[in-house]
Amino acid sequence: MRLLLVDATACLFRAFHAAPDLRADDGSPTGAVFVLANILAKLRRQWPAELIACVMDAPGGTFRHRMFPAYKANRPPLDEELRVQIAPSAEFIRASGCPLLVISDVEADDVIGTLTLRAAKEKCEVIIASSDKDLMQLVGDGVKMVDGMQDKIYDAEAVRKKFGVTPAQMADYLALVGDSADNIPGVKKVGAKTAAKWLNECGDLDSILKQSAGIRGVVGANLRAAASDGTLALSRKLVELKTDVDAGMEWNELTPSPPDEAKWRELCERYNFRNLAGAMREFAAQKSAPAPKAGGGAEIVRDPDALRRWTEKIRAAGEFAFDTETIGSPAMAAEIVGFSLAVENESAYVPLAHKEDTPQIPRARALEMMAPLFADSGILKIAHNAKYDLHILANYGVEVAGIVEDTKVAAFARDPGSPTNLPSLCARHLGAQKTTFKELVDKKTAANFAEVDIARAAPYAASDAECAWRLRAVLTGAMDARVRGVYEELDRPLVPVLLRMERAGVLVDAEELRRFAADMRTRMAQLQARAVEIAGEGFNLNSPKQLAKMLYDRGGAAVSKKTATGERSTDESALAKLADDFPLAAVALEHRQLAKLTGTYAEKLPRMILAETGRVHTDFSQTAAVTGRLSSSAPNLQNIPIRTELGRRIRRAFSAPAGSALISADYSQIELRLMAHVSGDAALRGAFARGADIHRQTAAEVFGVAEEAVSAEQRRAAKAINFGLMYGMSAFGLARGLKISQTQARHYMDLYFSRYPGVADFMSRAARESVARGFSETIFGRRVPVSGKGGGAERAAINAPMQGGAADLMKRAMIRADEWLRNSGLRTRMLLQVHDELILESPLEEAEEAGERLRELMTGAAELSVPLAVEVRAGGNWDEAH
DNA sequence: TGTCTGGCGTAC
DNA sequence: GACGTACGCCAGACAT
Repeated sequence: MRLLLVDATACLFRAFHAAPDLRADDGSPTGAVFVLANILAKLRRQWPAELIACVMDAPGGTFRHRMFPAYKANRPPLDEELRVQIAPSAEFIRASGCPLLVISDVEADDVIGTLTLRAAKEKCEVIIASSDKDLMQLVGDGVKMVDGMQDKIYDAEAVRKKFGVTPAQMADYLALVGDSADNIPGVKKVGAKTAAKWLNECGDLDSILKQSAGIRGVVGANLRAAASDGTLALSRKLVELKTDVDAGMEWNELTPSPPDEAKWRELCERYNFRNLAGAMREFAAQKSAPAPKAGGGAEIVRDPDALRRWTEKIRAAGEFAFDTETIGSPAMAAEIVGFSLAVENESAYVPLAHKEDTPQIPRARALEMMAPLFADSGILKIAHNAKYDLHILANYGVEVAGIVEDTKVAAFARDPGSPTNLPSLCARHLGAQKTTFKELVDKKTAANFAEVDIARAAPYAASDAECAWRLRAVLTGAMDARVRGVYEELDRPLVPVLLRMERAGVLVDAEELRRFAADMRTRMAQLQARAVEIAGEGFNLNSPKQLAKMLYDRGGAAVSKKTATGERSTDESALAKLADDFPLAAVALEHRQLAKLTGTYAEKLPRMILAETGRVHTDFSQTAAVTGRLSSSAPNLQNIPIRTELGRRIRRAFSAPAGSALISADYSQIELRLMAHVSGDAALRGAFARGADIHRQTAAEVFGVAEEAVSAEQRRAAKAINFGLMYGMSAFGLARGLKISQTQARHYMDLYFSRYPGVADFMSRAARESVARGFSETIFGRRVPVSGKGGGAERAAINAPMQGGAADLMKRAMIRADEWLRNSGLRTRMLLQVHDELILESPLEEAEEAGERLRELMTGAAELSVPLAVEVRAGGNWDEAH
């Protein structure tokens, strides 16, 4: 039996501050109501419960105000925009079928306290949804608290971790610390640290008071004063929950009813909500059985016969979830220690190489038994972050065919702004709390997974596979049709493509980079010595703080710019301004560039070469950039220098092996073309249709001259405008970029928008609509969250359709290119993607054909209202090819 | 010794 | 405050 208690007042308050600016037709605000309704739907999905109560504060004062007239006196009056949303919220709660309790003279906290105690007596599990820390005192056996917004689950241990005291000590803790928002006085100068320390030493408030004579210093005096004048006793009484509230309700009245669909629709209509129908369907579909703890009943598979039973079970089911446990890194060099399997509600862990003297199936034998299942395209595989597990299997020659559902990638397609790690998704969608990897493997207990006892490893590992299984149903089950398209047609099929690219790796000339690094180190040493000479004392040129001291304090340079925290900036633009007058600034500038190139690239890349392949293998992530772009790490191969000559020496080290060439294929002006497409602006579309130099064309339009008459300066300005457009640039930004006055920049922008009115329209529309509904959408249907309201949110909303749309387009091209390469019999391989560029490695005799075919494939990736153009080049290294 | 934050700089 | 999306280096503060 489970009771779900929702502190609707606290949730509404939180919802209000996170809500998009939604309005009913009469202009009244409704964003918080919308968010609250969604929180409620989510809570009920996460915590299926037989009993539910939503509790709201009643209007008017409470017994606490009688006890202490100044109670909550510091609170600013309730925001009118929030106040008018209370009644509609109550209507939605009632329509959803949740019992709603509003009891006067007490707070929602007291009602929740009363019901919690009652439930605990009857051995009923309680989930409290609130963000109010006062309620932490209720947490304990069978009582958990969740934060509706943050997806954090608090049990007794979590409370201890956060506050340093047990839930039973929370009331004493709150009394000592006080609360300025509620105007609870507490003890002066006693904060979280001191209160926790005292309570840990003494146990409770009474014992602290008994020993208060021995507490020295101002805090001791403050404590004794608060004890003798009664403020401490008052504080304690105010924070204590009243647990004998007459709720006027029988236990069985807390059973949720089916939602009142007609009422719900009417409310959605009245408040202009279009996307709440799904939430209601969830209410209707509530199942009441709480989920069993994941991994708890996992079988430990120790012999081939037991594994055989599992392979048969999987064949019968036609699908299974799996997860590998490994030691070592990176993925391509990691070794498998065991793997887990899940089908329906059953799970198993198969230990292979734990350092333990108990029976384990030999690694080769177990993988041999599993290989036919992985190779069978008729069997669906499910994994969380599948690319990693596919690497591990590939390390042992196990190939995987058919569809691999990836719960990380699916979660990202649905909600790119939220965490996609397994524990977060479990908490959020399954209401299950998982042991973290760190709790299992940490210095004290086990150095790596192979040293973890199989008995402890099994439930953990199996729960990963089990969660992946269950998440797959939740995540892919109720997917919006457009989002499903993005997941099934782009993100999911891209996983094996990225796997192959990562495994191919890229050849990097380590010797060349080492020579370069050595030269740079010599030069850097000279610069460092020169800097010390100028400054007249030793200091570290690498330290912005020390450099600022030498430059501004000792050197007397004028400060042109401050950092985010108010420090005097020493960034490139600040140093450049000083370089002519202050030799130290010039020295620092050069040193910076060399330090960057050396530390980040020239010395790093050779160390990243994998011994087994002699090549560098990056890790592409599909779930890191909210816009749907890929990211690259360990090492990041998407930010290899190109701008400066010195930087290009790094790029030159990326080479093709003898007999092959690198092919680089670049989408030309992809984001600007997408801007032309989505905005429908006739002039911009026309410019691309003519195939002209787009910046020259823009300059001609903006400055009203013939194309041939455009000056270099005019073209540069137009290029900066085109570039800034996609980022929702301001006149300030353009002025800074072009080093012109803000007035002049404003003038250019006005001219631009008068020549391209469709673009201006699109930008204001995209900003307004996306901010209102909370997300932008790409032409492929990918949703990109837009959070908050300010200018930053608007700019992100403008940028997302272009950046995200370009990412979608490139993904489609990559999937098709991979398919073509695998079917063509060519030995050409795709190695890297840098947002609008693909890098292939191709045997010389194939290179020309491959490049041409690649161009066709990329230009044909989508039918837009403007043509797509791709520049293809080949060369012995990346610099030549680009 | 490890972890986190700030400042900075590379890419598209 | 002012131009979007990333990753990662080094210094320095702080906890262990």
